[in-house]
Formats: sequence, C-alpha cells, structure tokens
Amino acid sequence: MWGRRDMNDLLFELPLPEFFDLPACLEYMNRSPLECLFRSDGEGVTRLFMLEGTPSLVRLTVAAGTPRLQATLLTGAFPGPKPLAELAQYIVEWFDLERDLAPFYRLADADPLLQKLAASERGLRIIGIPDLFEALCWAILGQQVNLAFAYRLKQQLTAEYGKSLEYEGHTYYHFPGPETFLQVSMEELCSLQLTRSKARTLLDVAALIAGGELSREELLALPSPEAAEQRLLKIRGIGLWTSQYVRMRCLRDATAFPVGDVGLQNAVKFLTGMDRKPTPAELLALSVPWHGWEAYATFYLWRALY
DNA sequence: AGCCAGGGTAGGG
DNA sequence: CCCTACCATGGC
Repeated sequence: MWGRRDMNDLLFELPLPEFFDLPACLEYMNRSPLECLFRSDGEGVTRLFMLEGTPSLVRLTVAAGTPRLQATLLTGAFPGPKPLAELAQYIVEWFDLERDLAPFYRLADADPLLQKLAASERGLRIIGIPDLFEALCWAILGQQVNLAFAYRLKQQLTAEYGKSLEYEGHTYYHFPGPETFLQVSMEELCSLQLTRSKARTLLDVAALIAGGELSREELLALPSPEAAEQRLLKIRGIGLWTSQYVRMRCLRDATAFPVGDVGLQNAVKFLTGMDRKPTPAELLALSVPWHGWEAYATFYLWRALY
C-alpha cells in the first residue's frame, strides 16, 4: 500500500498550538499569484518536497473540527522515518508552530498600531523560509525591487534551475539547491533579469553554503541573533535589511526588526496617517512596546498593506 | 517621464 | 557613528 501513487496517504498529524489559524496563514501565502514554491487555496497548501531524492507532493490541511495539521502525500513514495521527521520539522518551522503567541497578543491587543491587525489576523504566524539558501535568495531577489518583480525573478530562477512536477493540471516547483549554482555564470543569471549585484551575491552565497562555510545550523549555534547578523553582514551584497529579514523568516528570531523595510515604513505611514514614511529612528521608537516581538509586529503590519 | 520598489556599497565627513 | 551619491531594473 505505501508507495502507491495518488493515494492521498496521511503522512502525519501535528498538534496545533493555541492561536493558530490556517486560513489567516493561507491568506498571507496567497498574497501573490506569482508565488511558485507552493500553491495555496482556502483549504490548504501544497508544496513539492524532495524526500529521499524523490519529488513528493505534500498537502497540508486542518482536519475539520480537530486541532491538528494534517500532512498528506499526494504523489511520491511513502518516506522512511528520518525524512518523515525532517519533513515534520520543516513544517513546524514553516508555520512557526512552536511559538507561544499569548505574550504577543497581550501587548498587541493594547497597542494603538497593532490592535486592529491583532484582531483581524488572529492566529496568523510568521510564515518562515526554513531553508537558508532559499531565504537568502528570496531576500536578495527582493532587494530594491517591487514584490511583483521579485516574484517574477524567483519564478524564472526556479523554472530554470529547479525540479518540477505536474499534478492535476498544475506545475509544482522545488527551489534549486546551492550546489546547482556552482557551475552557473553571472551572465546566465543576468539573462534572467537579475542585476549584476544580485547575481554576484547569489553566486557567492551559493558557494559559501555548498562549500560548508555557511549554514543555518551554524548561524543558530552562534551565541546571539546579533552574532548571526554580523556573520551575514560579512557577505558582500548582504546588508542590514537582508540579514534582519533572514533572522525573521529563516532563523525564527522574533526580535528581528527590519527598520529599513519599505513595506514596514509604508504600513506605519498608512496606519498613523503620516504624510511621509517614518524614519528608522522613528520606527525604533515606535517598537519599544513591542520588545521581544518586533518580527511579529512587522509581519502583522505588512498585512495592513493588503 | 519620473518616481517608486520588502537595498547595498563606496566615499566622505 | 552619520550622511550622501550612485547603482540597477521593471512597473505604473
């Protein structure tokens, strides 16, 4: 029975924490029709994983009336215990399931800027990018371009270098690993509309990770998130925004606060009625009551823009 | 045409 | 530490 295709095998269930709302998460994940690394609808999300070298399509839903997140295998071979455990861990980090959000809502519910969002987005968690290379690439692609174009760049990069799988009329893509880029030239990447700066930084990051000189585990093992930030800042083309973004989306650091982020600035401008964008100093002053939850405040504020 | 976009670097105080 | 050019590409 295991291993048969298109059998919708239940892989595992994860107990849901308090304050988790899958539809709220899916709404965020649905913010761009150009997203190519997963496909979400009102019921759940489907993503292509490589399990023991086999492209495997996994769908996540919440079983009706239960506090459990179900992972279902749509196609692929039923994996062994180790890849199964790694997949479960990936999903825990993808949806930040181990975070206790009660302290965040205690402060957000009393905060003039966050109050409404904390109510309307109740149960939204920071959707992570657990893979360091993918997270860095997404941040690099998103530097100084509008989101629509960043998605287009990611789509072109993924379609060119990643694996894909057709299922029920949709194409699912898997983001290429860093080793894929060891033989790729800047010119090749520039032909996909990356600037030379983005291409060079992406290739440098790929070489570092593929060469074992940079890893998520190493960054998490450093004594503090600030130390991880310093490590990332050593890489040319990675500045403050990118390192804070990676802390927030990949290293699951709830205190990361990308004050240079235009989206954050525009959200605060909109919510406060300012006639200009707030300066980083003004954002830092605003964030004092959010201490410890700056990343969650940022993620919720982004929602005000949609 | 001109300004903006989920920035970064180099150069000069 | 700060501030200022300048870079580079697409969207509207």
